[in-house]
Amino acid sequence: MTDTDTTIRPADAVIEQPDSIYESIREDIISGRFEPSARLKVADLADRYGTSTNPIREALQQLRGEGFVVMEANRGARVVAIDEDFVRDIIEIEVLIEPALTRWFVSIVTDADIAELEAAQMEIEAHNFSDPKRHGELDTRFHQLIYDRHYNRHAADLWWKHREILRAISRRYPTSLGRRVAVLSEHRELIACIRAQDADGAAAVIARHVEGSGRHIIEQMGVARRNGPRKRPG
Amino acid sequence: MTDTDTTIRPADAVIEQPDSIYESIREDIISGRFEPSARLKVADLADRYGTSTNPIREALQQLRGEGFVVMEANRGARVVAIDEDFVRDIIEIEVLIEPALTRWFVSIVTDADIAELEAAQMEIEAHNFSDPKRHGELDTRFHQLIYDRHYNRHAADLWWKHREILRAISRRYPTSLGRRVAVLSEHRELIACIRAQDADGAAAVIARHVEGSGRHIIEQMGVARRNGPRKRPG
DNA sequence: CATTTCCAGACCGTACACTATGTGTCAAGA
DNA sequence: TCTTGACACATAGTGTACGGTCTGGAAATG
Repeated sequence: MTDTDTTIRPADAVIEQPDSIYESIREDIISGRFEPSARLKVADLADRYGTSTNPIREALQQLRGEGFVVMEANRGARVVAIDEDFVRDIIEIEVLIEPALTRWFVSIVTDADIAELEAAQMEIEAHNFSDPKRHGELDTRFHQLIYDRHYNRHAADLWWKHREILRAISRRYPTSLGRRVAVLSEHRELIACIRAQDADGAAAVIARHVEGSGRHIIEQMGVARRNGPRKRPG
Repeated sequence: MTDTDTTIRPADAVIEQPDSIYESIREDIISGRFEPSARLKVADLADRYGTSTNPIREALQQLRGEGFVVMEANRGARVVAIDEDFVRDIIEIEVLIEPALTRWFVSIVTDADIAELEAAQMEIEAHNFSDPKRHGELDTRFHQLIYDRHYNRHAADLWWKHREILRAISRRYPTSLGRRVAVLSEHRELIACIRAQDADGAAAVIARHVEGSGRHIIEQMGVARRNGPRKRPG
């Protein structure tokens, strides 16, 4: 399943710029430049990326296969609609997968790994949610340290895909103060469990962390929806 | 993520014939007509399905996104290589997901559902592994009864995708007598737990069932590999 | 106001040209 | 004679252009 340019995720994937049409479109979806449910016309995209329509169509098909885009016959492509159910679904899957990945990490972790985790956490705390986009990158990097080396590439890739979707959506909403506190404390708890070689504890913390993240996003979506449908909630 | 013709799975999806190029290629991969790692040349496929190359390329991109096909730049597409690690990876994910799906099923199951399960099981036992392909269909239908109605479409679709891959691979190997016995008894145990409203028990059985299935496939792959690489092991 | 007709926009399939890759041949040198 | 290197060619992937066809909405008509 791992392949040249689709699943490669170098350490700084978050900040690097795309080189293929596929990555460009994907990046534009994840970064929120294309709204959920936005129509994706091949002619427009061809113009936007300075190419003909064929590479666009192929990129869209790939994104369709990955679930970032939905297509109807003779009616073209749209960015996938992200509603509360959608978020709940992938969070439920993550609640199952991430604890399992974390357990394994606990069993192979080294002092150097823990030092890296702590450095990442320090950066998160120093940044202190100033910029949602930046926080998303830092937080992703923190968790990526734990999952990226896992032998189960399918599980890690699945996490990554879900992560990108969640990052795309949570960028659109503010992080409540309560959630900020919870995120920081859960991260610290997680590091403590990992250092103490407490796999059960780490798994429990990460399950709680993922679930809380999902609940927070869903709540924010609900708030934004009740406040009336605006282009950019918050 | 649910969409018109990619994720639709009617009750008899197993036996119906494809209508789109995408489904045709996918079906040819799953049914084993294309070997794992087989080269997929667009010109050949265009000829095979009586179309031009463009629809082929788009279908391949979609399959790439779903993980059935891998592509290298300027070097074309291949059916994904399925080795022991590959099977282990997706089995590990299924061991996490299927028990969770089963738990929910236990909580909503009706007498009619149980009757359907028993009917499916009767068919499996009557057929008694005579034809591997047919058994794969019956077994898939059995589990589909449990997962298909789940509210979490992502999880159910993920199961379905993994299921098709596993079905494609296990078709190529024989089912040992010991495994046959285990399959039948685990199915019966599962039904018993479901009827008794024992969610924990059902989850435990299905976890064991999935794990056993994975181990069996991996063992058979090992046997076939050690017996020398033949086109059609068994 | 309901229904039909018409049309613009956009998707889909076909054909073709360009380019990258790998292989086979041939010749030069050891 | 064998090896090695370069070159050429066949194969196949990639990008561009274009015409057919479907969809949805606007306009016209009863």
